[in-house]
Amino acid sequence: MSSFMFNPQSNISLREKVIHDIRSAILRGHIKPGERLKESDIADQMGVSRGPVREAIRQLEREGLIISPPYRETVVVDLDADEIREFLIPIRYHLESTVIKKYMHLMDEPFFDRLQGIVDEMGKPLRSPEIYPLVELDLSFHESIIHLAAERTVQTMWQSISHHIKLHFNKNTEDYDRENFVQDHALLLSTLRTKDLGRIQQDLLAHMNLF
Amino acid sequence: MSSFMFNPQSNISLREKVIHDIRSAILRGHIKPGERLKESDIADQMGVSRGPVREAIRQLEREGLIISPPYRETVVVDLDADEIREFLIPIRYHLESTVIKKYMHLMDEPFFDRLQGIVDEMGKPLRSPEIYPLVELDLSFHESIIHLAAERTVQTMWQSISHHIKLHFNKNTEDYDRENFVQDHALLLSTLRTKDLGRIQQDLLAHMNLF
DNA sequence: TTTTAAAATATTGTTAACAATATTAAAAAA
DNA sequence: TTTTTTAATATTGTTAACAATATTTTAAAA
Repeated sequence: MSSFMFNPQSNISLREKVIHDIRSAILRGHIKPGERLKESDIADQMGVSRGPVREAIRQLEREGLIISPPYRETVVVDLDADEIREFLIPIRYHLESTVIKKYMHLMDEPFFDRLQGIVDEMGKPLRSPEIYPLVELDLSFHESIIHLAAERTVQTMWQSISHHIKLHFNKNTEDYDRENFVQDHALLLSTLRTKDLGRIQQDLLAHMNLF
Repeated sequence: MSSFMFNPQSNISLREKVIHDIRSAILRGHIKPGERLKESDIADQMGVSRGPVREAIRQLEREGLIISPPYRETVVVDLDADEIREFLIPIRYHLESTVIKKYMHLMDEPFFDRLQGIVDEMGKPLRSPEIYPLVELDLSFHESIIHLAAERTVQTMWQSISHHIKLHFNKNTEDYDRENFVQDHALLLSTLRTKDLGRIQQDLLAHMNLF
């Protein structure tokens, strides 16, 4: 008998699906920055009660994706592009770079294969008018690296950052290099394979337009 | 008539008070890492229903202070001290340092007076056996600096980080330099007054044991 | 005695009704 | 007409009952 095992089905609660769907709608731009989120409408559309929706709102609020003052309407945040470039991208670089440095030894062939798989995927939807799937693939590439770290703090940090980055790129499409994004990641992958920290950091800085 | 105006009373909802009280209990160590949070008990003790408590839990979950899997018990996180030192403190330095660099020009006398006020406060409870009030003062000193930045992203980031740092110091008291913490901040303040970025960064690195 | 299965209990998830606050519309006053 | 006040409406906040899941206890089987 093979040693294959199924992963246990994680017990997903309603609120988690609600969180996912609202966040996805925000990141896809279906609900635009500044637009309102009425919890009764969301609940009705989803066919659930307001309870889980409210819990989802609380989590997304803390995530920084929505603003929800007491007794006031809930709106999607309008992130300033400069904030992201000045503060968030550098922190993102710092986090990813630190993970790479510490967990370089965990980068084995299966790991590189996974990254290669994502790069392969990147080629497919290239002619899509939507930028959303590209950004998702992009961030999943980098998330694979982040996942080398077992530290809970790192993952919590990454989640906060990555959602904001996604929102940013999906809004500020001019910041996003659609043309070269496949070969950019292919290049990054090949540099990762060298395990030359200096070169990796250099490529990563360039990749994030930090020079 | 004087131009004095009262600040509007912010409309605090029940859940916000609940969030504050639970978080405070965690940071003070009244509820220890690994300990369970039973929402019905909390609700009963606070004399409210479970609704606001659940919303508070969702927000604290996203904050990384508690872990709450579906249908499973909610527990306080047990942060690994090394994670904080390796990942969080450097990010904290990066954030504060960037804010100082960008908003140095906003540091005026009233600002320095405010910091001096906090340093003065620090002298008072020095003989208290609890470390909690010291950590609060410490972080409020640095928060004053962070508040120079208007960027929402910066504040969101800071909140995530600062709560974790507080939890860390309140737990790992050996990491906390009780003896020199007044003069450490007094020194930092005097260096800030020079507005010499290089020196400030140097002092800040030392202050955070990053050398 | 140990292991397994079933029942009982405890806890979290969800819902729908009710309460409090804010917003809008209408009426009154200037 | 414009401003202010008041009433009506809409929306968020809170609650308590009910449903679903997990844990513990008990009983049965090995």
